[in-house]
Amino acid sequence: MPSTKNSDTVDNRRREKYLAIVEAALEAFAEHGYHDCQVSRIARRAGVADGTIYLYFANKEALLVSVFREKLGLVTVAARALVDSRETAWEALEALVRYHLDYLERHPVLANFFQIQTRQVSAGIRQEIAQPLKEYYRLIESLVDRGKGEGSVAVDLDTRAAREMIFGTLDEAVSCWVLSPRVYCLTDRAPLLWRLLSRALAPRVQGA
Amino acid sequence: MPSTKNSDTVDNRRREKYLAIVEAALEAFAEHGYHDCQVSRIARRAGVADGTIYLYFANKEALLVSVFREKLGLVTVAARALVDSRETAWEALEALVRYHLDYLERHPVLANFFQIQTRQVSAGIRQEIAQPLKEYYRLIESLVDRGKGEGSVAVDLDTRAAREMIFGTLDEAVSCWVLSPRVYCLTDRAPLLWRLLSRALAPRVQGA
Amino acid sequence: MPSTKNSDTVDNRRREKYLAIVEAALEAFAEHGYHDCQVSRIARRAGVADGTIYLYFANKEALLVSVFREKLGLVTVAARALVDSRETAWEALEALVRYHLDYLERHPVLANFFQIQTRQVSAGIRQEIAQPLKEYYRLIESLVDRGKGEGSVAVDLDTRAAREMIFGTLDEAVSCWVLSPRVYCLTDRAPLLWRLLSRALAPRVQGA
Amino acid sequence: MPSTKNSDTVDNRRREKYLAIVEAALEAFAEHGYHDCQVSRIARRAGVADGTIYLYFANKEALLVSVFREKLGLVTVAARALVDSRETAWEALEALVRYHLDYLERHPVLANFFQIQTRQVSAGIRQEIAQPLKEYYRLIESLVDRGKGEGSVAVDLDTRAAREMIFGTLDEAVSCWVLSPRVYCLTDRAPLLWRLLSRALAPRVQGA
DNA sequence: CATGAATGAGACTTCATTCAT
DNA sequence: AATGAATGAAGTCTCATTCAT
Repeated sequence: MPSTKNSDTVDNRRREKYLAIVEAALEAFAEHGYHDCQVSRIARRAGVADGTIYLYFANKEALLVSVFREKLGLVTVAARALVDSRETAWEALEALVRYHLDYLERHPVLANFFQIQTRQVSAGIRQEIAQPLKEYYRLIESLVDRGKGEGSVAVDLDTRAAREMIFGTLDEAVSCWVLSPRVYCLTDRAPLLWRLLSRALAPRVQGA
Repeated sequence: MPSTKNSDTVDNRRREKYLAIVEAALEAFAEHGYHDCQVSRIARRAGVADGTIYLYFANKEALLVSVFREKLGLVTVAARALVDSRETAWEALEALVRYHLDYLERHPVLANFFQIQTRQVSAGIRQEIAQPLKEYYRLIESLVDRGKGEGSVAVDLDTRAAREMIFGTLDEAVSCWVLSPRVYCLTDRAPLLWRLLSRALAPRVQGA
Repeated sequence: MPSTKNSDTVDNRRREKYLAIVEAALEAFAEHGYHDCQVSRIARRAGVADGTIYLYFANKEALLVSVFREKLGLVTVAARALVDSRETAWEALEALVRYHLDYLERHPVLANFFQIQTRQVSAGIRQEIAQPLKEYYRLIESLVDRGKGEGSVAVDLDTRAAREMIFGTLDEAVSCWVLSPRVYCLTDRAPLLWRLLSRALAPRVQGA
Repeated sequence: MPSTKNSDTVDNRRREKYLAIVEAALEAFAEHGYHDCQVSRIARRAGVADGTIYLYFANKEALLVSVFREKLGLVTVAARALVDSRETAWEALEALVRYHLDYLERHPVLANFFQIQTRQVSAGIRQEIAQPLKEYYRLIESLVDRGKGEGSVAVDLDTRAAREMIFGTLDEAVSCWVLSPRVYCLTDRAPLLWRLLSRALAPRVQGA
């Protein structure tokens, strides 16, 4: 199948360049901020011409959305793998909380991108960005539901509210860290936060 | 002291125009988005000339910050009054959660401004915006601490983590509502969310 | 009436700057060609900032249309005055033919603009440009009709066809001159062309 | 002579592709306008790669010139054949006028191309386009001269002026038709126009 | 010969900000 | 103090053209 191989090669090359641009954009956005980062800067960093960007993305906003989707996609996949590696939903939830904080602390560029740059776009694009986020939302909600089934989460809690609490708490913790001088360790906060979240979720003991 | 009276009049007039601009900016930002809202549009809506804006604000970003400070200031003051009207920190916390959601649902323009427009500025300005927010943070943290003293909040919880959870949860709930088609009632979610938050904060019964 | 005078002054100033831009655009278009003439070049020539152009014209094409309308407007007005100064339609027609060629020879920049630049725009704009041209068309047709009434133009000729002949002949003559090295005198051609046109229009003598 | 045959085949193939591109360009130019028609669109319509265009034409403008030359060449050849099929120059002229209008009405794409697109290029290219047009000019002028010899055209008329009148009139008539909503029939105008042109050209009867 | 992905110069236009009135 | 006409820097995106395959 030479033609197939050929086509694969082309596709691979295309994918490679696509990813190079995504990577360059992520770094450039995080470094200068979405609005203060010219497309030509991204192009230079990616080692391509300005016009090449537009062979892969409709416009600058679409590029931002792609970066978001690609990067959050990786996080979601990793999170799912992590979740699958745990016996119980409860353990998985705890692991997820730690992973969320740990991952973003280890990838400060990504943390900056998620917490700051991503919110700089027009309302219309915000909607589009919300789409891939829903995957992550679903993952959390499925864990909450599984926890209910396994008896580790109180059944009379609203699943969506629980997700809003879990994600909102993590997001706020990361945002504060990103906007702070970042002198403290974000991962260290995982137990403190999990302490609160677990208490909120766990069923009250016996006659309580 | 005619001069003083005169000066007061001047100050009042100045304050009035200042507030007119702030109000116009809030509405214009919410309507078009920060970046798609020209200064001249704000000026027209406020009934002043473009240049007049710059007699009251250093630049467009400073105007945004002022809107944020003014509006959040009102919320904080109201929240503080609300808090003072309750006997216990616990009741105050519950009231605050309800108030936060209720207020923003009743002021959708403000909700949009807080959740969307406010995040569209460069990282540097985000820092400045964080400043008035700290007042609100402190209010929450003081309630948590008071709750600990009153025995309604578990003493072994990290106060800052608790604040991150409370504020993060509310913020996420409002954000989801703002970005959604807003077909559901935000205030209705208050009991569901308070249920979770209260469980997280309350001390475990007896030997738990 | 100080306010009126004031307002007049403002309007006059505006009109002056408007005309300065129109003049600069005419020359710049003629010199470099519509597509090879940057807006900034026009601005510099008019002694204003780039952005100022856009306070007076919606965009570059609208500017071209305005130049066309202004300049053709002058020609039409002058032509009308010329026509009114003649006793008969026949004399007026002859004068018009001479004036058309003479005027454009004396204003080569305008000739270039009319014959070359004006046709470089998109079809949509071509339609808009055709509008002011219709005034000139009407002037010619009214003369033909008057000539019929006065007995100097054969009544059985189609007025519109006559106009197409008269204008088409002049336009072609000017176009050839503009595109040529312009070594010959355009005005000299007036009698030769009028000879033909007049024969076409005049009623056949007696029993012919 | 296999090599010759081979070479012919190659030449034929080359000519075929050349013509395919010319045809595609004509249609694409007429459909979108010269400036709004990308080379890649022509390539796609011709079924070749973008780069292939440049194996046949130096650049986009050269392609336009080629389309003009090819298409006008056909018209000129047909016009010449038409002329040769008539007994007298007078009949030939009348036939030419009718043919000019009739042909362009039957080929609206070509009419649009000749009257609109062709004029959208820079002055330099306009000169080049004028070249093949001269063939057509010469044809008209030769007919006028022949008419003089045959006694059907007044000998004291300027031949070039006569050509400017004939071509200018036809060109204007076609231009008006192309720019109009084209609700009327162009061929119908032939007799009206010929009526005028013939009167201009014919010698005055007897003692007139 | 043919391809088409990549190039990169360059143009229009916007809009926050200024300053003469 | 207020005005608003003018400024001009700067950025996204297009598209004719090239050249490695």
